[in-house]
Amino acid sequence: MDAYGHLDGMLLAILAAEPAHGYAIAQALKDRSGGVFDLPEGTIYPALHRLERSGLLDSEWSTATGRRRRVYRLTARGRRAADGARRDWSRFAGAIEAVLA
Amino acid sequence: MDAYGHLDGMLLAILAAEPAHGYAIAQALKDRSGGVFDLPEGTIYPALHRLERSGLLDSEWSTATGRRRRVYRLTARGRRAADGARRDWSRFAGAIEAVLA
DNA sequence: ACTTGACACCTAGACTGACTATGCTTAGAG
DNA sequence: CTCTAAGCATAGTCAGTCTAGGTGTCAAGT
Repeated sequence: MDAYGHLDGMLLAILAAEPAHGYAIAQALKDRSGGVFDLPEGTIYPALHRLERSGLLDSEWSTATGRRRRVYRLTARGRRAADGARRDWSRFAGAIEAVLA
Repeated sequence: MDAYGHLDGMLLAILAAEPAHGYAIAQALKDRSGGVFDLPEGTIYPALHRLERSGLLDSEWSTATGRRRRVYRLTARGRRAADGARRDWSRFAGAIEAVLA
């Protein structure tokens, strides 16, 4: 099961709760989805970079326990995009369900 | 809004109701989805061909009003796949909603 | 007559996002 | 001292969708 087309929205939603680093985001995605979205790092890191490049996230390094982590947080635009993603999802899911019904 | 990853399931669902030809399927998709899935023919015809090649559909020409139409119907495997697609969707939608919540 | 728009099919190629595979480092457990 | 989990990264592949173009019929309007 892949997250095609909805990954960005989910990343934004997770970061809307609180800032987090990539690995933790991946785990949150897996936990919250009940194991459905157990996405490889090669999926999530590039997505985070893309979101940062497009100004929805920003990040900084934190060397917590001797381990370096890049912690991401939503920008103002990112917060708006997170809301937009929720709306887009509703519309999308409603449409699909209307067809499948 | 594109249907990435869910087009096959929707096509199968539409044909689960009754056999139909490509153009009618495209319209059903648009109507049922409230205009959300107004997909170009270059999307839907190749998808139908793919589903037929993989044995989920079969088809035959019908020359109704002087217009030639290729009418598609579900095979037995296609019917099972349609049910599977519904289950996959539930799982997928549930997972996404759990993350977005 | 002619034009427009809906009906009806088709395909090659570009695009794009997710995935595969791989590589690197540090910390802790056995 | 080896193995697993934590943690980041990127180059390249793949598949599904879309873009853009093509063919032809039929009905209605001008």
